[in-house]
Amino acid sequence: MGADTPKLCDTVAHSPDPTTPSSPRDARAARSNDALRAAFLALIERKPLEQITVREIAAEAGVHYATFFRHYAAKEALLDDVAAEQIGWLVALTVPVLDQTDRRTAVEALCRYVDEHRTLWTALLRGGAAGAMRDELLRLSRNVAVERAPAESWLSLDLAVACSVSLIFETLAWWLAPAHGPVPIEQVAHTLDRLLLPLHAT
Amino acid sequence: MGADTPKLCDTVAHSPDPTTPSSPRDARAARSNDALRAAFLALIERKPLEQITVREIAAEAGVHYATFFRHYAAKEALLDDVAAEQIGWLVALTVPVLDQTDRRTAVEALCRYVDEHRTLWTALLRGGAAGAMRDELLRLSRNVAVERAPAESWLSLDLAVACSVSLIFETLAWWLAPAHGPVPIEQVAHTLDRLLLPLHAT
Amino acid sequence: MGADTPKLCDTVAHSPDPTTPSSPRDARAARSNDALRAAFLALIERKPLEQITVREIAAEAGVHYATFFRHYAAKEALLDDVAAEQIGWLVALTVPVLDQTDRRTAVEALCRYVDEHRTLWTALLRGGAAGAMRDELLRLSRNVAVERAPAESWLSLDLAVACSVSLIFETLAWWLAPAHGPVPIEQVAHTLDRLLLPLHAT
Amino acid sequence: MGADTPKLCDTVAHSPDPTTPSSPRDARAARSNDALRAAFLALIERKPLEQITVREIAAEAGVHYATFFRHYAAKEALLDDVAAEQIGWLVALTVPVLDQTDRRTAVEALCRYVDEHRTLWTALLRGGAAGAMRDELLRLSRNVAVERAPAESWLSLDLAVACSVSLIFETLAWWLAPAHGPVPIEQVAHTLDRLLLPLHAT
DNA sequence: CTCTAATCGAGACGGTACGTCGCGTCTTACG
DNA sequence: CGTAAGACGCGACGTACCGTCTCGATTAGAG
Repeated sequence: MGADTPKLCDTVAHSPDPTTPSSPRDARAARSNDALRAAFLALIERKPLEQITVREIAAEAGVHYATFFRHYAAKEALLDDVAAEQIGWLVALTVPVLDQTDRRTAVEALCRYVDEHRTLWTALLRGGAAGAMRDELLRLSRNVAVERAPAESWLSLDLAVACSVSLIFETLAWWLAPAHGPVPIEQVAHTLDRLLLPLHAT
Repeated sequence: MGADTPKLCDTVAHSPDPTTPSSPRDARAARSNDALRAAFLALIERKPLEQITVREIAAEAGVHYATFFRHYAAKEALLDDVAAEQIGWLVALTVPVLDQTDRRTAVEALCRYVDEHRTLWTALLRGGAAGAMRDELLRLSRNVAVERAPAESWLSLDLAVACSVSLIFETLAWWLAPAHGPVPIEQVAHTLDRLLLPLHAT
Repeated sequence: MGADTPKLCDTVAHSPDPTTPSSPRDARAARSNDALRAAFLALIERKPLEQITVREIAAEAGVHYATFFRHYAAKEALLDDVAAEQIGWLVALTVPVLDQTDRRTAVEALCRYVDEHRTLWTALLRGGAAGAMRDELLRLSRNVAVERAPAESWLSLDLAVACSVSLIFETLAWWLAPAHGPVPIEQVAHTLDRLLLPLHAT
Repeated sequence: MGADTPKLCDTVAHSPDPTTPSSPRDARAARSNDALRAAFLALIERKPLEQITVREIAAEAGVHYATFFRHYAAKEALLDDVAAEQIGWLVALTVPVLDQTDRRTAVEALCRYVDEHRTLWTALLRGGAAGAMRDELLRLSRNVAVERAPAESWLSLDLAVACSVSLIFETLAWWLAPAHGPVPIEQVAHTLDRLLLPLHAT
């Protein structure tokens, strides 16, 4: 995802309150919006993001093509809207992982969070938006990482963040794959913790 | 990248000989082909793959639009053609990394290889084709990994391959970034070796 | 203008009284209506009819878009409403011109009438609605002409009406043009009378 | 037709040779162009210009929608292309009418010309493009009139041109109407000559 | 040193998706 | 009831890029 692509919400401290309905004026608007988001999630499980057309989303949502643009400027914006809050949470949970102290606990919290929204995250990480999600995750993590005082490390900060995000991403994506039997959270957390180990060694 | 996307060369044992001239028929054809490849590499350094149009490539190559299709079925095929050989080599060098024995040596060989084709790999890993390259690298590595007797490990093979490829990919991409001063090969190899450590621990 | 285009009022004997308030129910309605008419007149002086959008009219009138449709089915209907009365009068004054007797007097009356509503007629004849006005004038004139006993003439009635209307229309439009200095009514009447001469010769 | 509308060819002395095919490169292009012109003429006989959509023209021509724009920038441009040459001729024949000498001969020539292209002119003058044609005819006539030394007249030049064009237009349109039996050229010429009489009187 | 066939430039074409605009209808809530 | 506010279905708009396709013109490499 290039520099000129619409970005996911820039704030990690995004209001998690369920009071996001800034303007619940018209019931129809809400219905259309819901339909679009549902349609998008349904499609993203089936094909990569760039192969999904706005027309498909609109058709799947039972909504007129032009109506899509009354809600989102592009399908990337819809992805943002769908994923922004979740991503914000995930990044907030991901950052402490970079710290040495209590990494295991942070990792477990992260896994538990993903598990609680398993369906959505399966769509996001294993569907066609995976690439965009990885990029976005990396971008937000980097933002956060530079703000926090980067602990002295044997690794460049940039590389450390990139590797952390990649390992987390790959592990979660693997976890959410239906190919193997269900893996308990504790095991995933353990695995991830172990994978991240060398990143924080002195 | 989905299942219906054109693939890079499917063989790892792809002939690495410099005798790739599949059709050395006409000198004109060879000239056009070279121009197209050069133009593509020039463009991919500047913008993401999906923003590059066939018309742009042709214009940059000083070649007529339709001529492009006399050489490649799509721009992805051109990417394949440009990257296939390199990718084949890289995978061949990447696979032994999965083995326990002599990982450090393998890692160094890998780094040295990339360093010897620094310009090309910079374009491939940091340009607009990065996503496609990562996917392709992963795919080929997986193919190879399942063929080789997978050493018993505390990690799922799938996850191990995914993490290895990701770490290698991120490290190389970071290495090729112009943001920081030149990093000597030995240091990169050391870093990579250390990052890969937990993947092969008992 | 085709057969399926909204028509100006079909009656020439349209009540010319200033008591057009078809629905003097609500004071607000009247205010909206006035605002719409004024806005329309203001716009038609500036650009052709087909380039004026309902949204523009509503905005210019300081009225909500949907409100427009509570008053008029389309912008053509508004044109009708604005022009119908005037057109009715004009046609009523135009018809006697077709007669041989006392044409000069009729022509003068016609000119005087237009002069008395100079601003409005300038908008109607020289603004973007000119084409529609010409068509409508012709249509109504023809209706009237066939009803009146058509005096025997060397000209086909259809052609005579068309030419009369055209000459009147062109002369008035020229008269109302700001390009040349003010022309006295008598001179215009004289010109028009002379132009119409051959239409009524034996 | 406003000031920002595509104009018909500005030259009256437009090359009347049948060698208009400036670039007969591709036979397909010529075929598409012919189909578009024919489709346009077919449609313009049935409905007003502004009700004809580009999509209709393309469909009628059996040509893809986008192909239309490879030939014309808008449907008005197609009208231009269809009518430009004819209009050029007509104006060239119309201008001498403004002269006093030999007006009758000029009028006859004009009528004969229209008669020779009766089908086309019927479409142009009585179809949906009538308004545009009138405007264009007027515009070109005015251009020509100001260039020629305007004979001293009791009429403003502007008004004289407007009235001449209107009378010619209405007469031709009436002549081409199927409502009445065929009228011989001589009679039309005579009528027109007589109608134009007062315009050139001293 | 031809001559024949591959390759090229030029560009029209059908096709699909894009994003915009204006229309007229509708819902909702207010006064 | 009339209004403001605005979402919605509809459908035309004009654009962009795709990949296919005729056309000659040229030019390389085989005879």
